[in-house]
Amino acid sequence: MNGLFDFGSLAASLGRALAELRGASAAIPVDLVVPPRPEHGDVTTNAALVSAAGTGQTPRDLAAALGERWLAGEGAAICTRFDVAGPGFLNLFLDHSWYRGALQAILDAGVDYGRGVVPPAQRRRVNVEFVSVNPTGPLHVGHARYAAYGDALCRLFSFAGHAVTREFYVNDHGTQILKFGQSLAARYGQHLGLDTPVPDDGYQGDYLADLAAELVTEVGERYREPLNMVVPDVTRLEPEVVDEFKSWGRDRILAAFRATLERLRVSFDVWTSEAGLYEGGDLEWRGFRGEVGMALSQMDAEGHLRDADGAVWLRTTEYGDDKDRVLIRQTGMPTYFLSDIAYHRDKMDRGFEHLIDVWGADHHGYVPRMKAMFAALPPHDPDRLELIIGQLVNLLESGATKRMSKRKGDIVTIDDLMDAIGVDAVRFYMVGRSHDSMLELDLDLAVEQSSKNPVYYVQYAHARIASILRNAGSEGGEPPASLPQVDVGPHERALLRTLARYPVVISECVERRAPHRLHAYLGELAAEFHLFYKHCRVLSDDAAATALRVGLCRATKSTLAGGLGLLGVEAPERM
RNA sequence: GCGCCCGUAGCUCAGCUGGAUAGAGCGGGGGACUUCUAAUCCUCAGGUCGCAGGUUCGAAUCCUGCCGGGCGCGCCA
Repeated sequence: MNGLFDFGSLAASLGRALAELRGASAAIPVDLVVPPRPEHGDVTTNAALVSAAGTGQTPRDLAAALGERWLAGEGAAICTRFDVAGPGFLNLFLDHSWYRGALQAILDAGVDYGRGVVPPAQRRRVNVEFVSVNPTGPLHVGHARYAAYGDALCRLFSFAGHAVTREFYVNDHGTQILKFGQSLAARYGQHLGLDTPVPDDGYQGDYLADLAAELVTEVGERYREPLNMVVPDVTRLEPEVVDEFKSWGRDRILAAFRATLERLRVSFDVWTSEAGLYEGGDLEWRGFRGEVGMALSQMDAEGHLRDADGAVWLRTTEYGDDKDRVLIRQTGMPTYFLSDIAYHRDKMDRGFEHLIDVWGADHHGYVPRMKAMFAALPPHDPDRLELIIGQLVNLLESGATKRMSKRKGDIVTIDDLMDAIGVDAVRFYMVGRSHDSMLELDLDLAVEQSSKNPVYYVQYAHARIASILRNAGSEGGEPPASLPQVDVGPHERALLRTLARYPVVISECVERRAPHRLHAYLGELAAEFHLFYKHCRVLSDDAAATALRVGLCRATKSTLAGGLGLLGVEAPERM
């Protein structure tokens, strides 16, 4: 018996046969699909259509030759016959032995089924940075998409064989955090009865008033005097005082982030502070220390910097950007871009072979300068930085687009959404669409239809199987050492074909950075199971049939649980 | 004006590195529980794949140009 029991290895086997026919030294990639119509076989490939050009053979002749060759070789034990159809499709009819072998292989693999699909030579140490929301206000539903997407991507990468580090970049340096600190100071002053309005361009949200109240409880009137001196204009506060508000507020907000993300089942290995990039280190460049000083020194040494208009610029145009970019303003203040350079340099220094940043579409204009920066800095390989741009979430309320503004405090938080429809529904919903498409979230509809969320369809299949296995008693325990040599019926075969695709689905999700494909697959697998359940009695007097079907249940259950787990969704034993 | 993303069923969206008769969920019509979980299943209706050219044996998929929508185009982040 050979090991051609999932679509990946099956396709590879056909690729080897095709390569032999073509006189090629390495296997030719072959695409294998389940045809929509059963008379077109169990699996089908267009390999002959794709590769007939230049052989002097018609696609149909090549398909026939491929079929014969494969059937005489590696396919002998698992394939009964083939058809050549249409312009040159090769339709394969697989034997019962293939189906039993596939089931046994899945049962043997257990929770590891589909693991490690990335070939060892292609595995990388990958850093994935996502969410990275400014610590100036609560996480809202727009952020939930990137949290769910990024987390699913990390789980998939890890499962497939990459070594993944999940990272959150904290923008606690610069203008926005300054406004945040001032706004918090203003709210604090108000709690002490001072006339300190939140600045016009500050953060107006109620959450800051709540934070200020906590701060009063914690420190009492410690900052009354410095505030009293600047009433009513908090922007005139001494920087050292604002820093205290900034850092206290940042820590509170970050704690809230962690709590929300934990509830959403999203975790990070590393939290990097932007402000921290400016601290420490011996190297200094015009007063800049830390990672930033090191980055500046290096760029200067390599001739990438220029002074103009009182500012310091990076020559990004030499690497494809449409204009050079300012790193240090006329005022002497660094730009966000400078921080980002130091940050990404640091990530490379930490030994990652591949960096991924997941950004919202509102930052896509930033991509050219990032790629330029990456080309300018060692190892001068822009391909090692991958910027995944996710489209935004269009929030609808009462049928109209709702614009959220963190500064105005007009937001719907992730916690609000989780309260309303539950964590599983949020996670599943947020990875249900391609990251290239805008995601529409109708709040009223989401709440009203939460019980119809497709996640329950998938979970129900899992719970249903759990129930059957409970009823099976001892037979539901350990999988049998070997399956009975019974014929495999049409619904059982359909379910097995779907199960056999799982490793390929994982592979595609990773290659295309597309967790939504797993979302779609799980829906298909659940549907296939429900159909099987409808037509095939699992527990019966027929011991052989029962053994096969219990095995099928076990395999489906573990695959559903594994797939849901990769999306951060629970697989309940009962519903 | 330039750049990125999108345009597929009434709605929300898959399918896009070219393949056989374009799919799913929701919504609408009609059915199925004395049997392992009906949060299920079956069935019907519903389509100029934005428009127009091009490439080829074959285009929702690739190319060009339009049209429509989203997001950007700071010494903000």
